[in-house]
Parts: sequence; C-alpha cells; structure tokens
Amino acid sequence: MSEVRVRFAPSPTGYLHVGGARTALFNWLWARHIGGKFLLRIEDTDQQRSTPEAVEAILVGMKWLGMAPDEPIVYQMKRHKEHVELCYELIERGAAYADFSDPAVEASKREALQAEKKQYKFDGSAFRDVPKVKQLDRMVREPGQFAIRLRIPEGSTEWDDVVHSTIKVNHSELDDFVILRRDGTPIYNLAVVSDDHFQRVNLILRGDDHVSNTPKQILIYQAMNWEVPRFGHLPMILGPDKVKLSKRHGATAVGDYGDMGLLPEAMINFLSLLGWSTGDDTEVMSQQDLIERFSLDRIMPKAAVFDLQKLFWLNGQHIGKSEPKFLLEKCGGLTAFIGNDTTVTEAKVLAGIELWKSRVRRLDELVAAAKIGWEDPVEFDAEGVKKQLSDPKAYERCASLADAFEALPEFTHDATEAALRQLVEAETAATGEKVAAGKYIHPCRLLLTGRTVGPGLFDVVLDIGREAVVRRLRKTNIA
RNA sequence: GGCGCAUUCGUCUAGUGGUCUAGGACGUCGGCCUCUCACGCCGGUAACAGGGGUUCGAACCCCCUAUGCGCUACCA
Repeated sequence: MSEVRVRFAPSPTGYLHVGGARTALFNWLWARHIGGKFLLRIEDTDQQRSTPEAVEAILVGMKWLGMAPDEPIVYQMKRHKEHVELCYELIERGAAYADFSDPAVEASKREALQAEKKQYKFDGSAFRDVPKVKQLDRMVREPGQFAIRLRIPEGSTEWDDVVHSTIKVNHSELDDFVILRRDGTPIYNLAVVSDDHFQRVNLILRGDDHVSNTPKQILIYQAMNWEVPRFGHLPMILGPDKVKLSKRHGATAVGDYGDMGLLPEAMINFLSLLGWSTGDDTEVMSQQDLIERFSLDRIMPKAAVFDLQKLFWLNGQHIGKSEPKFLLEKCGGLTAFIGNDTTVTEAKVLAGIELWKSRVRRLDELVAAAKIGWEDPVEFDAEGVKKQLSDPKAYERCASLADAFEALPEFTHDATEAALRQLVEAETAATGEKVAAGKYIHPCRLLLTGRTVGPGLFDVVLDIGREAVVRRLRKTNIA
C-alpha cells in the first residue's frame, strides 16, 4: 500500500474552532501514527468570507496545538485555472455539459416547489444530450451565458466509510449539479476533488456535514478515471444543550483555551477523546501516547458533547505530570512570573511551580500561586479572614511565630515545624487549655499566602524564605 | 417533504450473541489520608430510546416507530 496522505482543508472565514481542530487532529494523528503525510490546504475560494487574518488565525491555532503540515500549504484560490480546466476536460469526456438555462428561472422554480415541500431537481434534458461539438460551439458564441453541470449517470454510488459502515446513495437523489458557474468560477465540490487529486490525498477525514457531498465527488473522480480516495466522516461536536457547538456556547476558538490557561497537550488529549477511545481505560495521554495508540477503526460515529469540566480535569492531570521547566515555558517564560523583578531567580520560580502544580487546573492559577513565593499577598481570602483572624489572639500567635522563626539557627522544614509545635505546647501549658496546632497553622497560612488552602504550611514557609515569612507574619491588620 | 447519518449512566465512553445482576473516566455524594486544599486511595449514585422479530440466549443481528442532526444552492 502506498503512503497515506491526509489533509486538513479549512476555509478561512474565522478562527480555528474546536470542531475544525478535532478534524485536523485526527488527520494529523493518523499521519503520524502510520508514517504518512499530513497536508494543509486553505480553501479560500469564497472571496466574500475569506480573510488573510483568518488564515493567520488558523495557522496560529494549529501551531499552538503542535500540528505542522509536512508539505507547503496549498491555497485553493491559486489553483483556479486548474479547476476551470477540469470542467472543460469533463465536457471533453462527455461527463459534463453546458447548461444555458436561465438561473433566475430555475431559482424561482425551485422556490415554488420548496414552498409546497416538494423536491426540486434540475431538468437538463434540453442540454444533456447536445453533441459535444455543438456545445463547444455555442459556448464560444455565448460566453458568460452558461454554467457547466456534471452529468449524473444511472445507478448508485457507495463507499466504505472509515467511520461509518458502507454508505449508499441512489443517483436518483442527485441533480446534475453545477461545477462551473456562469461567471466562470468553479464550485466547491469540483475544486475539492481537483485539489485532493493534485495533492495525491488518498484518505479524507472530514466533518459529517460532507457525507452528502461525497457521492458527487466520487462521481467526478470516476468521470476522470482517477483513483477514488477513502473517506471517513467524523461526527460533530455539540454544546451542552446538544446543539452543534457554536459561539453562543462560549469559547469555541482553540486560541481561547490557551488564554484560559490550558496546556495544548491537554487540549489535544481532550479532543482526541471526543469520538475516539483506546479501548482500554487509558485516558490521560501525552502527544506521543496518542500518536502511538491512535487508530481509525476506533473512531465513533456518534456526535459528542464538549465537556469543559473534563477538559479542565485533564488539564490538571497534565500540569501535575509536567516538569516545572516545561510549565515555566508554557506559562509564557520567566517574565510571565516575575515581570521586571530581576531579583527573583529562575530556581525560585521553578520551586514555586513544583510546590503548586499538583493543585491547580489552569496555567494562570499556577502563575498566581507561584508568585506567593516572592510577592507579599495583597488580597486575603475574605471567608478565611473572618474565620481565622477575627480573634485578636491570632495576630499575637503569628507574631510570636515570627519571633521564633527569626531566632531559629537553621530555617528548615523540620525546624520551623518544631518551633510552631513548641509554641502550641507553651500556650497549652500557660493557659491550661489544649490549644490546637491549627490555631497557629491556619492564620499563619492566611497571612503568608492570602489563602486558606495550599501546600503543607512548612513547605510554603520554606519556599517563601525566612525574611519574607517574618515580615508577613508581623502584619497586624490586613483589613 | 425526500435522502443520509446517529441513539449505552447528566457527560465522554467500554462492549461486535452467553464472561453484562452492563465496565472505566469526568461530575456528584460519602469516606480515608491530612494543618487546609489539591493529588492519591476506597466506596455510593446513575444508562442499553420504544416496539416487534431472529435465536436456547440479544446492548450486540433484522424490521418498524420516535427523537436529534446533516444535506436537499450557479455557499464552502
């Protein structure tokens, strides 16, 4: 079997959305898995809606996800000439014909029929069987007065869909559809076939919405005697309300998820699980795992709902498993953490990341948390303040803790903990009442971090360092 | 309307005639761990769209119905 060549062919009318990204991903994963080629084609023939900005947005989105095409990008618009030539070749072969009927008349016929819920089919009997030379002759005499239509033969077309099973369509359901408009521009179904053949694509994985285009395209391949590629139609991605995912569901551009603190690794992992599974219980997978395990025969034909909760859970899993250095980079590098403060070392930042990475689900949370290591908190959890610091004694305890820490010969995890426990015992002895360690620990954490939750206190203490710890603990009023 | 596609816990899914009193994951609930939270661990909750067949036996095969979606353009 020859090399597998797959492609992603978005039309640049907006950013790279989640559905498109999933389609691209499945193509890319398969190419990587099987050792084939992943191609990219920009279908920019719709001049009204296509923009260079959108092309850029798609490229940026794909780069973020880590998918790069293996060959130069093909821009469909640049192949306009070939598309037109293909239409004429089709006439040459008797597989297409020139239609001189009035499009306005046809349109009104169609609308009338549709109004009564009846099926409209173009009747090409007046042009279908005109001898080729006569057609060509009239085309020359009446330029701009005709469209070219594909002649649909009798019978039916079927293909063995990679995702579904065999799909069969009777040609009686099909029109002699237009492949070249009166204005000389080719129609989508024609351009796609021309380009896919040009790029030697032999497996087309695309959205479900193209199922009904497939027989038309196969007919063109066959008319040209070209090898028909394999097709696989991926199900849609839905919003929580089970309607096709769209802008009103919130973020649908992959870039939005980067802004939301998502690791591209997590996004890829999550997208891969929408309509595909390993078959065992493996869910958290690296890019490399996915490439190794991806398979066509395990793609599901059923539409899947995009579940943000699971996406963020997966993100947390990936963050927790990642090396601090990797996370540092993914968060936007050192400046994302320290800004212009050059007194903070990279080692310090990495330590902060290590300390917090298992308890965040988003990168922006990680950045904010790690900063606690070198920035005094300015905001304090309101609930926590109410609970832990309403008792004036809490401040006293923290101050005595500061004194004790300051006096410590060695500022270590165990030494600081011992010092705290000692104070607890001392207070217990002095008052005759059992004092819980939490009476020290909780206010202390709050003063140090501004938060009520976080890593073990003495790990935090060590991360912040003696000088800052003492300073923060001596705050007497944070309200 | 026609044609096509789909239908297992709230969600993602495993399941290809007996191993299914239907498994896993997210969520949720309870518990353990613990200075808190997270991680981790243990446990609970919750599904084969409906109806007919075929078969000794059906989530799995066939038919019908329902529901949802897509297409039905000289859009892509």
